[in-house]
Amino acid sequence: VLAGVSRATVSRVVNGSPRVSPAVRETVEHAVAELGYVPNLAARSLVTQRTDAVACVVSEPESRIFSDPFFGSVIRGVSRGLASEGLQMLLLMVQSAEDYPRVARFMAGGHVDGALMFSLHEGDPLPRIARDLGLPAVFGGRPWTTGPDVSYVDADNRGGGRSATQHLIDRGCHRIATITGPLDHLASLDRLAGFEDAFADAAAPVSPQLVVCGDFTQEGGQRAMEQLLLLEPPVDGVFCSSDPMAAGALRALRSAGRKVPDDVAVVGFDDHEQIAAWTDPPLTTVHQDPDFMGEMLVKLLVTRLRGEPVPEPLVLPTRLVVRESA
Amino acid sequence: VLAGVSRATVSRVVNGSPRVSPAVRETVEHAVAELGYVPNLAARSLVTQRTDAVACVVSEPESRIFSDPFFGSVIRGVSRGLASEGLQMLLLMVQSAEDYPRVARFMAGGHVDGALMFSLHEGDPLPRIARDLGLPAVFGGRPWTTGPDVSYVDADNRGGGRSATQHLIDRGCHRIATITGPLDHLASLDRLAGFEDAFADAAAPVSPQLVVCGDFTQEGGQRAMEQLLLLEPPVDGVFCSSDPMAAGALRALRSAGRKVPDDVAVVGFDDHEQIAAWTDPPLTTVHQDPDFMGEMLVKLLVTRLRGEPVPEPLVLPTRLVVRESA
DNA sequence: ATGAAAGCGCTAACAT
DNA sequence: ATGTTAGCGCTTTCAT
Repeated sequence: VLAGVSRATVSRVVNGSPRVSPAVRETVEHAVAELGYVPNLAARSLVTQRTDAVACVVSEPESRIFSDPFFGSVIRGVSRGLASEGLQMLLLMVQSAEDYPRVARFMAGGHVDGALMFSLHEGDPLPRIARDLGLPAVFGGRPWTTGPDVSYVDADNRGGGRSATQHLIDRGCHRIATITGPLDHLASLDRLAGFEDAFADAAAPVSPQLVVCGDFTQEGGQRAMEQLLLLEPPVDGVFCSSDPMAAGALRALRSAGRKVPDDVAVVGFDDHEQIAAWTDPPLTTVHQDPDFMGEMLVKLLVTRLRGEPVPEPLVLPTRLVVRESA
Repeated sequence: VLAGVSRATVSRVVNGSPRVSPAVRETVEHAVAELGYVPNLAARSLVTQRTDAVACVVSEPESRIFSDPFFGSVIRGVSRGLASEGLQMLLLMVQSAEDYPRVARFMAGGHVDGALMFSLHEGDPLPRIARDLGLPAVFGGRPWTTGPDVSYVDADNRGGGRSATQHLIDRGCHRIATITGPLDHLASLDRLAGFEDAFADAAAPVSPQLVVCGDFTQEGGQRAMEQLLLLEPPVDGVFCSSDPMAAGALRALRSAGRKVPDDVAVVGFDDHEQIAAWTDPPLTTVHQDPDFMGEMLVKLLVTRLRGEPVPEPLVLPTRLVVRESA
């Protein structure tokens, strides 16, 4: 404005419009650098109705966000994806019920162009909020309420649970248990359904006492395994719905003096490098690719941001990686 | 605007001004709920110059953010603190050098009232950016360049390193090594300085080959310990600058058949519940309180936000927790 | 190619 | 107690 030109011209320069002479562009760029001028994005988004930022909402009351490497990987993927689109990622955490209003207000306030939401529990108000706001949203993990216009990316949890259990059956286990994740979590339910599928395939019944509920943490897995160790006749195979829980189970088994996989075979779910390859013995587990999942989430969100037709949900394949624990 | 009143009145109602009659307030609130009206925060902040949001920038190229529980705890503390102040936390991650411009633009764009910055490495441009912008900032961990107007909260890393090492000396270790964190990290340097302090106290020299560099990860700790195991005469005590590294060191020692603490005593740093109490044997380690640190960071930032005089830097105490590994 | 002017949605000072 | 008005900093027609 002070380099002898009008605001409009400055705006054109900053936004790289072609309708400006190289000479003036030069001058303005100099002035901008000189004065340390920075456009006020709030003002810009007020008129453009865009913010070039997207919210990444993790709804995890017990802050598994930082303890479970799964989130880290997904978020890394998201982060990379958004960066390559020139979008800024805003990570919002919902740790307790009181946080919902603030997060809702934030998203309603036009601070972001869209939202990515993870780890929704049953009855989570976030999907409703996004829908009511008309805010483009993509879910990480199939949400509890789906519809024709909801986009999500999920792993094939059911298929993974099935092949894990199948593997235990194939290797000759007769008393197979499972340690599930929290049951208000669809991924947990799907993995459990896969467990049941494998039994159905084998025309065998699932004994209710062989299904115990964990919470995706190592501690939870250890506690659940200790509980299973009380059973008679003894369990000889366990499918754990997450690698951290499998690590906890291995620990419990070691304390109890059981040999893995000879006395008890253990299968996990996730195939985190940080865990699976490091346990003793190395973990047989279901592989998924959270990093890729993050990138796909971004891809879907970007197509929605462009106003293109709502893309089909994506279900990413999982596969069993056999190591030594089963 | 459409409930028979003017925009100004609506604004007053929404912002809870006392100068409005209960009757009208009622009407307006109804209309607001009816239409699902939500104030545009971008417009508001354009005029108020406030956003009620603060950025929480984690500058960690190797995304230790999710693998090291330290960050999780600090961020939980920050999150709680900000929530109680009615501020929204925006977590921004700087994963690679290309991310700086975007993050800088974001902060310059007036999206936040202030910033919290963590885990700054040597030469990190973030402090400069914040200063040039005049954006109130508080650092988690002493930044490389301090001055009269920089606020930070740090743990007493040096004191912790010293008492950890002192403990090893006291228990009779003669060949004491240390596994440091990345050396472009002031916390690593401080802990190392504490290590050296303890030697100075004992009027003993520090042998350069007994100082090996890790990277704060379990893998790094394991590799470093393997390196130390090659030394003659054998090491009988190790101070590890983080709990994950200590866990890696314990693993390496177990593989090598060394007994802890009898053959080699191990001390960590952090005292993460998730690690320290779970290792085998339980870890003797330096306790710090990242959760509290997060809350203090918020406290300092809030006083700066209010325009009050720049508060003194805070150095939080650390203390050795003796368990079984040393 | 550039400037003038309107307007994005809100708040605040002023007027009633 | 409520309405009117100006203006936050930017982008964008529309003139020139």
